[in-house]
Amino acid sequence: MSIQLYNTLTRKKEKFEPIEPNKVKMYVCGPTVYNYIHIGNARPAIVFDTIRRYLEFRGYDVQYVSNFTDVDDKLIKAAKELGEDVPTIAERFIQAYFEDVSALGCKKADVHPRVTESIDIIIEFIEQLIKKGYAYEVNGDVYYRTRAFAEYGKLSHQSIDELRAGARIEIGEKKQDPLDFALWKAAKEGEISWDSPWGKGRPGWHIECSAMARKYLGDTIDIHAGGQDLTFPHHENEIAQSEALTGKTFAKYWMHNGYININNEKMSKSLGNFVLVHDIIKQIDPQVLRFFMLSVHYRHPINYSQELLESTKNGLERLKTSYFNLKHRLSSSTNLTHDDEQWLNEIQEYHHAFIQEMDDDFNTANAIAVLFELSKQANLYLLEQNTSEKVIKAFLHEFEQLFGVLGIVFQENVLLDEEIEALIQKRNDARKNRDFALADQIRDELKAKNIILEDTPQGTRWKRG
RNA sequence: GGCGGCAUAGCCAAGUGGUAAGGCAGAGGUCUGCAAAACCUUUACCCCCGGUUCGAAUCCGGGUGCCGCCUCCA
Repeated sequence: MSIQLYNTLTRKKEKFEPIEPNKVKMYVCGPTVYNYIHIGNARPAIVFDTIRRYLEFRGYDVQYVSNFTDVDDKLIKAAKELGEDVPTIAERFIQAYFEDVSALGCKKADVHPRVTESIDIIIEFIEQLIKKGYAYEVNGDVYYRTRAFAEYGKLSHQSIDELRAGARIEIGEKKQDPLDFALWKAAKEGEISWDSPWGKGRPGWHIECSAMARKYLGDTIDIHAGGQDLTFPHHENEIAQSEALTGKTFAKYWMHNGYININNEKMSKSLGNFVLVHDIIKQIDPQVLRFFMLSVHYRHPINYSQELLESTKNGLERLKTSYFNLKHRLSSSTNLTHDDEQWLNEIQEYHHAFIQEMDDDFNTANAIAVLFELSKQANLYLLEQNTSEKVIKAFLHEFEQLFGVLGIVFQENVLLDEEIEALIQKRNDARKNRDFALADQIRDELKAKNIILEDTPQGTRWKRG
């Protein structure tokens, strides 16, 4: 059994074989930090974090690098508007990014390189491209000579001629060809800049990823990932830069996630119809948002709405309840073993089914379906009069492990609140005396405080609503 | 104009040749003092028209509708 993944480069699912056995070098294009991230930015963070977790689960040692674009046109514009300098804004939104994606259950990358800390390697990269004839300088700008790279268009599957037909030609353009793109931009008056052999300026957008990926992961990486819209021109240009320089394959597998739509329209900062993670996680559990994103295959578009989030929340709630019901049952379980084997085997089957689905191009939608089935089995097991500690623990372990791969962690209830326990005791006494009026009153009181009671044959348990 | 994607139940969503996973919502039932949770039952002419095949949601051709990239964008 092996992992199959869809490679944008070949437009096929391929067997995943890393360059070095058991090692995966992964680079994911990160955000431009001029604002809080919106849920569209959150999708690649969540999707590729999950893929990383799964690869680790399957025994790979994953080196995960994700950059910050902390200087570019949008940042310069934002700085002007806010009356602050670029590094201040960048720093603020880098911190906000970490807060947001961490709430969404994403692990930190091994390295989060920043453009402004990589200027030297970028300049060196450009110099070599000029030396090799792939780039040229015009009045302090440096451009990549697209025609010089024979394979240009191989990722987006476009021929140079077709691309040229659609390329924008601006007045006053200094490029030799409309498809050429900037590697280095000369600074305008007052702009943030660095010294270079071509005068003061700053890097173009595409060169940073080529330079940083190479520095931290080497000439050839296993997986290069990002949003679908980065395929062209960003990733196409990265390939042109990197492969022109090294003569080697830049990335073996290219993965792209689909968009998030709102009312069937693409969400983007430029359209102004975006939902910020920063805002939305104040209203909903960030884990619900994560689960929502994973309930659809990563290459397909997702239509976002409050209603869908609500329905996702209910589904996740069901799984969570199942998990905590198992936990609750642990104390009343025994060492009874008469049909343990059967249940343990059952659990193993779901374990393997999960792997099978994830192996198939990280089909999280199907993997989640498996988890719902696992949960149903757990619920059925809990219907038994006597439960075995061994089986309950096996269920719990499986829940923790597989949900962990998806980055979903079920939070423990806050430590037993004495007050709540006392009220529950009082209510149970009332019930014993068949004083149901009092019992219901106590339950209602607790409910008003967002504490929900469940009477089970093994006693009353409670949870926060 | 070039390249690509999507169309499956009220809603969301898997499924790429053998007669439709899963979830949400709804209905009925079991359990419960009543609940909650859970369990059981229940809901699909797979956009349309042709074709290939013993057999198609799945392959081919032709429509229709929606969306994306080709320009900063996850």
